[in-house]
Amino acid sequence: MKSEHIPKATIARLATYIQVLSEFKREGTDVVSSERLAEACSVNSSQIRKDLAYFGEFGVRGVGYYVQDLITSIKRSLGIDRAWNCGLVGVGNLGRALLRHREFSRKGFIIRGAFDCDPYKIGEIVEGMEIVCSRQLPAKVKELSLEIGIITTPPERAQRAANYLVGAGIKGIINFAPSRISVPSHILLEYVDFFHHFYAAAFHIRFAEHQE
Amino acid sequence: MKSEHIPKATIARLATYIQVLSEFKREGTDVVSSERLAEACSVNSSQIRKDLAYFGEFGVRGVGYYVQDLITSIKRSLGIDRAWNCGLVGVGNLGRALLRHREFSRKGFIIRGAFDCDPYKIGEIVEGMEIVCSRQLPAKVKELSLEIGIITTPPERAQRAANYLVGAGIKGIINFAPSRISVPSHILLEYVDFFHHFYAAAFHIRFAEHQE
DNA sequence: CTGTGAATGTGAATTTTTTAACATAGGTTC
DNA sequence: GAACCTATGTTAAAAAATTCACATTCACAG
Repeated sequence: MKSEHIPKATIARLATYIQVLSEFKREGTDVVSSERLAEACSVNSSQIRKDLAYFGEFGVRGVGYYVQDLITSIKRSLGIDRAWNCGLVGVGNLGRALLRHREFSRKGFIIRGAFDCDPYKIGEIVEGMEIVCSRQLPAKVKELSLEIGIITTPPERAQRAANYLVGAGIKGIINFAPSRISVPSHILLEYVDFFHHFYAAAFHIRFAEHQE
Repeated sequence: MKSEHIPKATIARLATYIQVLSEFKREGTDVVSSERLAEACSVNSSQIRKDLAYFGEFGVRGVGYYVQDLITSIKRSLGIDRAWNCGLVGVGNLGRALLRHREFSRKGFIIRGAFDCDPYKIGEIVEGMEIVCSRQLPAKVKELSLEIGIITTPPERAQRAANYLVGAGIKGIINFAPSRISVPSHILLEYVDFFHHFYAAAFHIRFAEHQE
């Protein structure tokens, strides 16, 4: 099939597939059917086949999918078959947590630079990385080939951080700050806000109570 | 309108609306039209009106929405007009970061208990909270009226953490661990995985390059 | 107190996403 | 090497979400 526009939901599910497939691999399962994978991911099996069809044909008819091959194929499809250099702007509580989070490098997103505009923080070493002044972003983005910017500033400084990053030639921004920002259309922008999961929880729990 | 089934996407957008409305409020804006709110949130204005219609009528025809009133209404609709007691299981890197994250209590999700099964961690004080053995969950859930469980264990221990929480009578679980878990159908379950935002970034950036 | 303007709330149309159904093709057996 | 079995890839149908379009209703002016 190999289509142009891929739903956001598909990308999110592919992440789940990789997760579950990795578990299968660890368990020693070599081949898996869309049916079995679907069950483990709590989705419909044609959903899986559809999602994969956006990128190509990865299975063997009558057999299923070779677990390792499928992991590799999905990773290649997503563009995570190589490392991505990231820069983090805003070394507060959340920023520090992300800098310490092992999963980043494990998943191929290498945080190579940490930036802040607070003179008390500049020069400090966090996780073996020196905090650098945000004004040095243009130089550092080039020097370290940073492609993705991670914003973990307070909300009121998120836009400025974005401006710095865009000016420095970054390609994409992941905004963890609880505020909307605007960037030129050629810059990829993603908002991370896990509180909506908590809101959903609150809503559904209260709704269930109300039903009783 | 006041409908039964509310799309997950609607909940996520309501979170955005609250965020943007709060900014409007801070700026001193009292009244806002769906058009203006939509622009600030990068969505369609009927989307906003539709989303709100699931819960009731909050606007004034010919005028718009009173910012403060709308914030209050959305919060009440979501069930976040009161505090929710949470317990966190798994005090590793991520767990500690969440315990330190001020935003939780600010948003009304109060982490009242921290649990771990590692004897070296038990008794340690993090952010003024003593880490308690996971086996004490049943007692603590009752004592502290915990309703939401946050799982931040390594993936291989997430299911056991979930079992403890369910056994202790928790109502909902937010799973930050990168693994699928199964719980009885009456327990609300949400997965948090911000890496899919990074995957989406990687994918779109590479796709854009490929286009050139 | 009636007319006007403006923006909501909603039903209908459109688009998108998901699910179902099945023809197709790879592997396996005889 | 032909027949059968199985699970994919894909097309068609169904469901869901989004957007459009407008009738409705409120505030305000004359």
